[in-house]
Amino acid sequence: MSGSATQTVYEQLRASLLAGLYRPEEKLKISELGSAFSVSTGAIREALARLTAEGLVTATPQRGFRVAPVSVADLRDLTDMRVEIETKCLRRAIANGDLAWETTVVAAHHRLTGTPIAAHDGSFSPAWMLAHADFHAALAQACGSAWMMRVRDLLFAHNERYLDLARKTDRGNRDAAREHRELMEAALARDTERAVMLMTAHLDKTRDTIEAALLAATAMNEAN
Amino acid sequence: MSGSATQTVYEQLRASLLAGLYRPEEKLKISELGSAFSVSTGAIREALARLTAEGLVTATPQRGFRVAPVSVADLRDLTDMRVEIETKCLRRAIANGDLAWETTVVAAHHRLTGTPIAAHDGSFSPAWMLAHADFHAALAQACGSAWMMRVRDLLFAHNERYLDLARKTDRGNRDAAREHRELMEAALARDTERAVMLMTAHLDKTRDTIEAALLAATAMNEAN
DNA sequence: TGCGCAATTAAAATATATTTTTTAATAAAA
DNA sequence: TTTTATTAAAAAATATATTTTAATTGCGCA
Repeated sequence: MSGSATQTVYEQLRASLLAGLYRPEEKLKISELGSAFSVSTGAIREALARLTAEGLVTATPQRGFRVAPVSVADLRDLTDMRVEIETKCLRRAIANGDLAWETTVVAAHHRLTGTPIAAHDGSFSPAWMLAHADFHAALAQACGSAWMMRVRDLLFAHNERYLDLARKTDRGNRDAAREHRELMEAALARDTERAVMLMTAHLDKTRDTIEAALLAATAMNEAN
Repeated sequence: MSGSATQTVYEQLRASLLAGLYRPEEKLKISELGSAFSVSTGAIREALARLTAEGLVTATPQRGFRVAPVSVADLRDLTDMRVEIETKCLRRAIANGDLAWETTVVAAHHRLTGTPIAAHDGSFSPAWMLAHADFHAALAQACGSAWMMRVRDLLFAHNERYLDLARKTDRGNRDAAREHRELMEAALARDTERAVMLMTAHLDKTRDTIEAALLAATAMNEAN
């Protein structure tokens, strides 16, 4: 498919990172990854270099690569920024969006609705994560700014890394489906202020849920 | 100096890119760069991979790397985004900034004032570019958000690439020094609205100047 | 028994070599 | 003259080998 090996490694590694397959601050050994993906170390290094620039992994000279750390402080900061950007995108999308935009939003929402949220092990299913990402991207798309989308995508990706952590404590006591539906309805009704309000609430609620999970996990680690 | 060769190459290549040493869309040949820096191709590829993630170069599988293209549309989009982020940073910096912040701003401004703007060949002098970048960074620093600074830095870097293009048509008919001084004064006086206004005007003016230069360059190319 | 130091191991960083793919150049056919 | 094959050159991608650096272990000694 995607011709080059380094490209494939990059994509797969990124997906694994976002899916929380590796723990934060875990060491990413070049040769281990090399044999796991059965490619040369050069390809791995190249993929890790790109992920470093994205902030998903950290590089320390002479000491290799690690999964980027997570923290409550970072999550809060990230969410603040996300609220700023996502609402700005949303405002502009509602102002600019045409029928094609409405159509992709409706389609993405329908797919999201029809995708089971949980995998067998209790985490988010990869299919749902993808549908969820596509839905939010579809909403923002019509903002008409490549840079805004670029920044939005970066922030969204980082948030996905936190999302898995939330699943454990978020046992159905949150009606995410309803939030998404209301968000879509407000956007399609061109009710800008309501849509912005719902988006802000959605992101803040996500942050709170994740934060609770993070603190619980920290407390558990300290108990050991 | 900075331990690893790949790190050095990355930094130098990035600086050259921002200084406009390579033309947009110019091919970046791995082995050429390798011999130029006298390092292995692996180090070059790694540096280029990071720059790709930053958007300063583009990578096409099986076909190598190129300097990222420039366009009027991108410049406008970039500036819009920059106005959003820079003013947001500025507002928060003015609200949060303490004496230490004021001090670094004053220091950065003094250095900027004392640095000759032009190099012998008429382009911006590297020292001025650095002082200029530091001044704007100093202003924003006290915003207290790592993510906001991260995005700001990314956008600023991309703008630097355009800046060189402007120099040719910007023969002293712009009083950048005054703009910077007024900006600093408003910030230190905690006059938020005036500072935001000045920042917006500063960035918009920069865009207009660059845009004129870009269009002139395009017209010249078409004549050939 | 605890501590510092040398020897060993592991892993990262770098260089070189090989393979594969693309680009270009040239020649043959319409 | 234009188009299409064929081939040669260049460059990218990948793999392997070497060097350098950091971490670990075991040993002597206080």
